Amino acid sequence: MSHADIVETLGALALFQGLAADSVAALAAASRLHSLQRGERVVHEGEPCRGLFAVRKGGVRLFRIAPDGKEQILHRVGPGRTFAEAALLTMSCYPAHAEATETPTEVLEIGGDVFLRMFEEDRRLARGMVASLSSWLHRMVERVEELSVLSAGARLARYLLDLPAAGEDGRATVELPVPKKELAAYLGITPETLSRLLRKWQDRELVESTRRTVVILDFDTLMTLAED
Amino acid sequence: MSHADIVETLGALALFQGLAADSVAALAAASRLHSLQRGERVVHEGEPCRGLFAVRKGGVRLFRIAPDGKEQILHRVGPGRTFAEAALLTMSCYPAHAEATETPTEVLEIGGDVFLRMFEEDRRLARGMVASLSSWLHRMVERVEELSVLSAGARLARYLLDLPAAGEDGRATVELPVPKKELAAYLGITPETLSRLLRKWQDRELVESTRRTVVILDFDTLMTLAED
DNA sequence: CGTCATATTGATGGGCATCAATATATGTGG
DNA sequence: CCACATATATTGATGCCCATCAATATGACG
Repeated sequence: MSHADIVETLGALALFQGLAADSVAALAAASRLHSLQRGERVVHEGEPCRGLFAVRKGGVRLFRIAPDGKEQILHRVGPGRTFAEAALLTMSCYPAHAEATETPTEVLEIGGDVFLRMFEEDRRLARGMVASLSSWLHRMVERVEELSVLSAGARLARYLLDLPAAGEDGRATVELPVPKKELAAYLGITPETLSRLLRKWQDRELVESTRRTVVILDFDTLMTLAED
Repeated sequence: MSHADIVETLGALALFQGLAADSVAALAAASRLHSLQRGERVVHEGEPCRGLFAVRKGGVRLFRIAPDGKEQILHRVGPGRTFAEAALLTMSCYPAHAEATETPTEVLEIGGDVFLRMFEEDRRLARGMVASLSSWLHRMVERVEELSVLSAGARLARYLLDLPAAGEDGRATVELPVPKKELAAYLGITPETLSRLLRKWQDRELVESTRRTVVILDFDTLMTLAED
């Protein structure tokens, strides 16, 4: 993977919009590419911050582990998105675990020292940071609401409806980006509950579910379910 | 309330640390003080952003209302803290409701136009924004974890242990900042469940609960409960 | 002192987790 | 290419946590 490739990847990130070309080049020079397999860790919670990360390919899930061992997924980060920006600037340690959800996954690690220096010097970067953090904040607010107020079924329905769908005339096919086990963790439910929900909906002819795809048959009813 | 008072209030905010005196004065000139009673709204969800807010006295709760009418409290904002910074910069509308939790509550509204202009000009403000947003993000991440992974009892125990306590030799007295009804909403449980939990713990001689205060008798057991 | 919000307590039920067993994919080496 | 091992997914039985509905008690405040 060439320097030019890295420059291109970085330049496409929302975080670095408006940055001068040589600034991006400087960041690229301070970046390292990690190739990961599903399950490999990017960072561990509590680890000292070395830099921030941008996903190039595959996906990364951010999660925490509760005292009793259960893990809660905070978010899944896809290609073209960054994470750990906030930790780098205001904390000394990463606040959550991060690991690849697919094979292969490619992650760019952007050196914290260069980034921090540039943050001081370039106003554009400050703008990008604010935009990026706001976006994260907004997503977390959504999650708080979902997890506390909505039922398991409503959360699943929302999730399915938010997924990019293919197909027409009332038969939208959505591809699950992760195995169902992991989807359940993201939704804050057990795999069993997820399975039962899909089965129940299939019996009511709202959806058709196979291993990795879900076909939405009855859009309207599903939208009702999404509202609890 | 004098201009000097407003300047002093603004200068003490984390968001404006490091700002030049005349910048703070300019912000103060663009600020208006609202005096509110418990239950009065500061902003409504979906309303166009006019400015950001700083709490001077009392408290404000930020919350959303689910399709079925239930409300989830995102956070309670106390004196010396700001809210709606993120909305102002990156969105056109407020993403949640805000209302006073106490009588009297005093809130400073800082004009969005002046703030935005200053954000462009003053690097210090960008720094403050990033710090502030990071702090919000971190709190929301904590909430996601708590709401999804922890039981009602664990959430309550955590909350009590995090509260500033007075008193010695194994008898820590904590003052509830809000009525129990509201505390329950914040914890994502019903008032009935809250009441039952406290009663059960009182029977086990872990705490003593009165209207607005809780005395923690058995610190260790409570910490165990806080871990589910 | 009466009125209203807040708080407690009880009875009941449902949603979802847990435990356990089986089925179906996925991948590996012979 | 198939048999085996492992991870993922389904399905059932059971139970608990917590919400809901309902009634009463208690405090706050004019």
